[in-house]
Amino acid sequence: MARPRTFDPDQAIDAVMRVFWQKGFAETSYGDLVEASGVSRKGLYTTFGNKEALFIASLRHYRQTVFRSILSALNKEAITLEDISTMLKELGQLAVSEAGSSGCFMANTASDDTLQISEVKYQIDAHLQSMSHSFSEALQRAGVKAKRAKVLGHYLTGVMQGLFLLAHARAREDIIEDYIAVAISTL
Amino acid sequence: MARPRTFDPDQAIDAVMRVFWQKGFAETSYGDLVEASGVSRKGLYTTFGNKEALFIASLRHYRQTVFRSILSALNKEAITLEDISTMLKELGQLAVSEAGSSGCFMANTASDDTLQISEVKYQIDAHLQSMSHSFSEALQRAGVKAKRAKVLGHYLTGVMQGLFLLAHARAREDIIEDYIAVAISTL
DNA sequence: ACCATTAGAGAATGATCATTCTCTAATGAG
DNA sequence: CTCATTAGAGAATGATCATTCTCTAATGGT
Repeated sequence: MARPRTFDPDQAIDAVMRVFWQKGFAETSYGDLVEASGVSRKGLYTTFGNKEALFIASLRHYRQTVFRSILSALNKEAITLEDISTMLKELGQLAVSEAGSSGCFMANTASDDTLQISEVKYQIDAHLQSMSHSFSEALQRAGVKAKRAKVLGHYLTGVMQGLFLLAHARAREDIIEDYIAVAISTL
Repeated sequence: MARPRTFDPDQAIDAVMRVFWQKGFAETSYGDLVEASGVSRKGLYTTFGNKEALFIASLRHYRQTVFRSILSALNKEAITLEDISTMLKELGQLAVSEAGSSGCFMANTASDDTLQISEVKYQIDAHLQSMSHSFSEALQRAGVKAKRAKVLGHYLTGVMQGLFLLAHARAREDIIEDYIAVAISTL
């Protein structure tokens, strides 16, 4: 009965997310989002709402797609400590590569002023907890006792934040490599 | 021969730094800086320059005052691994306290868009290197062999970034405490 | 005491931006 | 085929902000 939209909302939010991830909330203009998504201003407003709503939708989308994939290595049923070390080593390699230079969208946001938006704060908290939980579960399946697994899960969650920050800051490779090497030796 | 300024530049830049530290570059307006420092717009412009110049001066000031004081525990001539552990434990406590909620100005800036300003990038690099160096020197004085001290210095530099990020994100206390406890156990 | 010089207060300027509005173009139920 | 409805393109609006400008007020060397 009415003209149908000509864009795919999921594809649009993916494009929007990449801009926010790369440039941050404050440095991104609504015009940037219109341009990057190829969707009209009106289309974005009626489908998602204002800039803040788009940002929150982007955080959700990031967790469900990009970060889920980053942690997918932890999902293996028969996982070993060796597997977890390998995963961290690979993330370290990603961090020093060009592809890692935007860091992690959640980590970037965590040291941002948008934290004052309560929904953003909620997403960050949920993200940290779910990451801790994923590590802890994997460690238990790898044979670590529950209590120790929880502590190590918290530790690895912090290690990831440090890694992402160093990646985003484009820290010297030797710093990042030594950092990951020692972090792994704790396991 | 001319009217003298009625403010102390050092005190002014200290006030300016605190605003940038708390709110970040993009979220801080020049008006905020005028208000916080109590210095006139003209006074800030003629003494320090534009917003970008004020930001860079703030980074420098932070490193020379706040961060120098944070690392001062490493300066002791007869230092032990125990001392270094204690320092990290204390920083962990600071991180979970209200006082730690703005995180570290350098770490906040490292996951920020102002990194694209070359002088900002330079300050961050210099900061990471000098932190690594301070840790490495202290570890050597504590009896760690040079090569291992350098690796651990890089590691602790990354650990600090993770800590500051968790602090700024107001992560749950147990995450931060476990994180620091495990990080220390590596020493 | 005078005046060249610089400070202070805040108005003016010009830019950017989020959000809304207008006008035109499709769509498909009837 | 018609028209109520919603999409798209982009102009209009109103706000915020960095930076500059203007006008007044101190200062201190002469």
